[in-house]
Amino acid sequence: MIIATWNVNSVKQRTESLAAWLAARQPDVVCLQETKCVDEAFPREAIEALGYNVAVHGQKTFNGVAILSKFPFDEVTAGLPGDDGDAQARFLEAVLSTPQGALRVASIYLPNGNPPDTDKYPYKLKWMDRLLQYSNERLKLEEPLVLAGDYNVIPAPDDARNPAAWVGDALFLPQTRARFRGFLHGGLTDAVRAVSDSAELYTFWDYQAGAWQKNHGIRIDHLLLSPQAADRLVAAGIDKHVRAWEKPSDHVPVWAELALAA
DNA sequence: ATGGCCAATATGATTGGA
Repeated sequence: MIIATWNVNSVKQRTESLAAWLAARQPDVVCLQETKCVDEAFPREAIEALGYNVAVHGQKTFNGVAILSKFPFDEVTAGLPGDDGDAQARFLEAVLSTPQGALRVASIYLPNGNPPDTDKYPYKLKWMDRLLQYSNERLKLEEPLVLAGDYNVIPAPDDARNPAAWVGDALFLPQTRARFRGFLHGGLTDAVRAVSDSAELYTFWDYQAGAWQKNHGIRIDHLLLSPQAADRLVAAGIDKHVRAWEKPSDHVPVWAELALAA
């Protein structure tokens, strides 16, 4: 079965591309970020018509996450634990019933954090601390778990075409990368890095300054797998070609194939 | 990556993104 993540940068602007990509990639589960609409405005019918169950956690204008699944939802929970005052729609967790048992999935839109000298950066770091807490709790369950989304983290210099340009950026600061390593130290596996050491594996190219044409990309969208999911990892990849489509998102889909269901 | 964009908003200017 294939599980994917894609920051669509407005699901209303991307509905056509999303349908075309779903038809081609045939994922079983998809985590979406930056849907940028309230739940009532989500193109639910168009997605359901393609054979997916739909769970959404949106808000007006900004943020917004969703999970699409060919498997039924057993549980759906919105919001990352650890701060009841956090109203930003950045986290949605679901438990899915697959033919091989339960699969727990979270769609994650981690805060950008720029500029770092504002309160946006402490919010990002605190959010990462909350996510680590959540991850460590869930890992105790020893079940297949996939935390997929836009982490807004460049894990290592090889994950940027020009790492020098990102020094001092909230996506690449040492404190940011240290927290990302914390997820891995806790027992999660970065699916794409588990199957390839290649440089130039990017998931985001800015709309500005000809970044796509010059391949000035960064790798910031990740699927992190629990040991029980990583043991079943068959393949992983980045659908880079989608960035060349008409009216693209600035992010492309990232996917992993798990030997979990026929 | 910093000459160049894109999306949402009571919209024709501002904010956020990364």
